[in-house]
Amino acid sequence: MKTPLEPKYDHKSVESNQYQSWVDKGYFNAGDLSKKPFTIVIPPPNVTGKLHLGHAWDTSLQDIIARFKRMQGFDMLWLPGMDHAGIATQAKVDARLKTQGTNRYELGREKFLEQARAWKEEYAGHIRQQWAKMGLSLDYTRERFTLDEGLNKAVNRVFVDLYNEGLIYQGERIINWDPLAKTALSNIEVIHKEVEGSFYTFSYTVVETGEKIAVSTTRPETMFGDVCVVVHPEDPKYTHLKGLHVINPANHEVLPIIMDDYIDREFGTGAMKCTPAHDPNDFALSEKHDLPKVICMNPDGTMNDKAGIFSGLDRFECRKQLTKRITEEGNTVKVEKHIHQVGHSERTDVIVEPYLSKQWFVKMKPLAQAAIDAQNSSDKVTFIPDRFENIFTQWMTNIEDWCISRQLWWGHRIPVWFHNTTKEVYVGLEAPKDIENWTQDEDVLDTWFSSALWPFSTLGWPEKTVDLERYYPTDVLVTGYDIIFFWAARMIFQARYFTKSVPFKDALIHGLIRAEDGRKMSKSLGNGIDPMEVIDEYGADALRFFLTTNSAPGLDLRYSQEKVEAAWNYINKLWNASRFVEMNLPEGFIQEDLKTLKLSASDRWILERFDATLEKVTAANEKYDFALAGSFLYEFVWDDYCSWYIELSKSNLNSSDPEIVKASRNTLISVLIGILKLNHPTMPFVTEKIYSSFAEGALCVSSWPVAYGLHDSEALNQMGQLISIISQIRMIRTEYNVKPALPLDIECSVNLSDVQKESLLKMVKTTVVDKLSGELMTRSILNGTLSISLTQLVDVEAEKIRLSKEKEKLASEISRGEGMLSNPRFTSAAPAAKVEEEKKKLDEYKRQFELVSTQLNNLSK
RNA sequence: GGAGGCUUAGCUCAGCUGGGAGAGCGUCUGCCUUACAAGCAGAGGGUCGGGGGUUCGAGCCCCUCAGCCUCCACCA
Repeated sequence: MKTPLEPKYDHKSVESNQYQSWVDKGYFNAGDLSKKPFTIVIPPPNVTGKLHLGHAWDTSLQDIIARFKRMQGFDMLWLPGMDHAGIATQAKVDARLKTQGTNRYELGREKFLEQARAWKEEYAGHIRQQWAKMGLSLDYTRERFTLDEGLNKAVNRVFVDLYNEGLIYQGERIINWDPLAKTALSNIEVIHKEVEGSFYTFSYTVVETGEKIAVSTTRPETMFGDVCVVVHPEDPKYTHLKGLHVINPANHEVLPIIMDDYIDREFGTGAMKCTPAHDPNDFALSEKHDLPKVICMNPDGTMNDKAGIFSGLDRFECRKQLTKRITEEGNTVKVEKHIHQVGHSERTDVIVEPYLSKQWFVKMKPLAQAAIDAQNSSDKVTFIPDRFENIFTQWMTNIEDWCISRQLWWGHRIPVWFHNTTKEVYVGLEAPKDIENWTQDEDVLDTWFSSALWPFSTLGWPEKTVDLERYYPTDVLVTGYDIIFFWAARMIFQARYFTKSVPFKDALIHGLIRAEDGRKMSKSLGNGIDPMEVIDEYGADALRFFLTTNSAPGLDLRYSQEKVEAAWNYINKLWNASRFVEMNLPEGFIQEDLKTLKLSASDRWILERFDATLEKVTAANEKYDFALAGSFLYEFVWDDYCSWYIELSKSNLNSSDPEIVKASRNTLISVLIGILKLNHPTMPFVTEKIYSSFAEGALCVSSWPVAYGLHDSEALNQMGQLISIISQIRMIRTEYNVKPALPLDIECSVNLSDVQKESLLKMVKTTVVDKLSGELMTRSILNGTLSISLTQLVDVEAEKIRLSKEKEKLASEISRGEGMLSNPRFTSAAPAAKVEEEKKKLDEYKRQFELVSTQLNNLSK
């Protein structure tokens, strides 16, 4: 059912009611086995809140690819889903429980998980609504959630296999501890921030000799966990202390002095306190020297009973009070300001405590090495832009073991059971038979452990499903550079290990979206932009066009309301052009094959221009360079189609020859439909809407355009000529302030067709005459000249000045050209075509120079 | 301490393998021309961060300096 276009472009009315109909008709569902598959899995958003502009950008890019590939005839699968986001979601649910006056411990694990699942349902609903607003062509029949049963099977399978291969182990190590969330974190969940702290130097008394040595620390509270003082074995300051002891000024305990060349003699005092349970380096030293590991803090960041009277105090309060006491006892040498990097929890932003704890780890070296090696084979992930491959490789090369256990409830439970009496460890896909004798590990896995399996777990792995067979490996992953480490890299090594292939062939990496002030959008700065508000004001089409055509690959994008408005204006232009076409098609108009029609030069010209645009846009899309594709389209639609072709078509549409009218109408609509198709991936709503007023069926499942293939250079020439004349006349009118309404006569050195003459009359009120009289002003056009009688204009003096300037300019062009062409090194080294081009240009400049000179002479007589 | 990115028109940014600098917005001028005044037609505006080099030719390649930004990293 064709519906006429409203007189004004109203994005709200255009975008309402469209999405559900696409979904209901199943246009986005994959499964046409007659076509070649193309697969994208969505980076699953966290079920913690609203989608932000970064999501809007990321998903717009994917939707462009999906819609483009679908129109190109692929069996397009774009698989949607969401991530349970363990620590982030748990924090949100905890916060909600707090407002309800309860907490997770009161509820217990099962009740808490019910709450979390309810939370997930609620937010999943919000997210789907936002996807709908964005117009994303997702196949909801295959939607997945990282905690789905199927995905849980994949997670367990991976854990068990890696464990059996010795690639997962449990160990007591220094990990990053989040004292607020009370869980371990992996290295990349720690954000290092520069913090101004203090560098404390305390005086330690040597027990045997009574002398004092100075030892520095940034974290005095950990002194309750100190087990020794370490110095360099060849440091002359300390060699005599070998085998002696010092008194810890914090708790007055006697500590041995240890020698190790790990110590940097130049740093600080050259003597270091060693706290194995609270520092990874110290831990390594303690292993080497077989020292005890004393934990002096509780999991919540308060001091434990090792801290004596400070027991129960928060670690930072303890630091304050302890240093005060040491100073009172006369054992503080100095306290200096010290700027250093301090780890903060990515989620809770509290300072992370290096903490000795028993956790599960993935042994990374073998997995990482395999992934790196595979990048040298033909079966590799192609990063776009390619510099991101180096970032990936570098990270994989320096990678440490991955701490995967989290002391949370919301997540995949670790498939490990400990025997209640024998303490035997059981790791398996299923719980042990005599379950009453076993206790399952309390912890859950890092969220990214399940996300890492996303491209294949969502398609049914480890089962050999039809979907897995058909749609895996996926074709392209679209994500920001900020999560290459968190996610992309991990998918790559897990896919390598478990599926023996890449998880995706291409990795299209984009940047971050910044606020209008150039800073990162963040809640604390309050400079975030809600995509839904932008959509409300300008529409999803405008937002999508803005997001995908305003940045260079891999670089950040600054939000700009001005540019969203510019995008809206472009859509408005398209809308109005469509209305023009609609108004000029008679009731019951039926499109005919252009090849059978009497096409005018301008018809042929726009078809040629369309072909060129189609080729460029298709190529740019294939390379995922949507900014380039967008600018080609913008130029074609605004300049070629609207400014030139529609204007020129006005005389054809009024022609007395019905064949010309028919050809013009058919060209208008044919090219417009082509334009709608080329724009559809970027702005699906408005193009679908306009299409529906001209054609039956849905644009989103129509086919990508095919070139008209006229190859009519004659039409290009003729139109080039006409455009050049019109432009010159417009310039002359502006220069001499000749009213647009005032008719002009011109003489032209090249023959113009009647149609071209008509167009001149119509567009610039200019008549072509055989012979003008009086003094003439001559301007150069494409392959000739045009002349206007100066008496029609006003200012002869102004024309002399203009001509003199013109002459100077031409002279300098001529000398440039001659200089270049007389240089034998240029003529021999440059490509022949380039040399030829320069020769032609030089000849043309010379011809024009003669013309201008003569004219100037005539005027000066 | 490593690695990467950026520096181009008043502002925000493009510029693909080196072959005479572009867009949007803003500014100025003239137009209500029956698709669009959220528009049309023109105009002005840049020694492409500085310096060196390679080349017949550099915004683009190499070196160097400066400024800004980001990521990675266990110096007490």
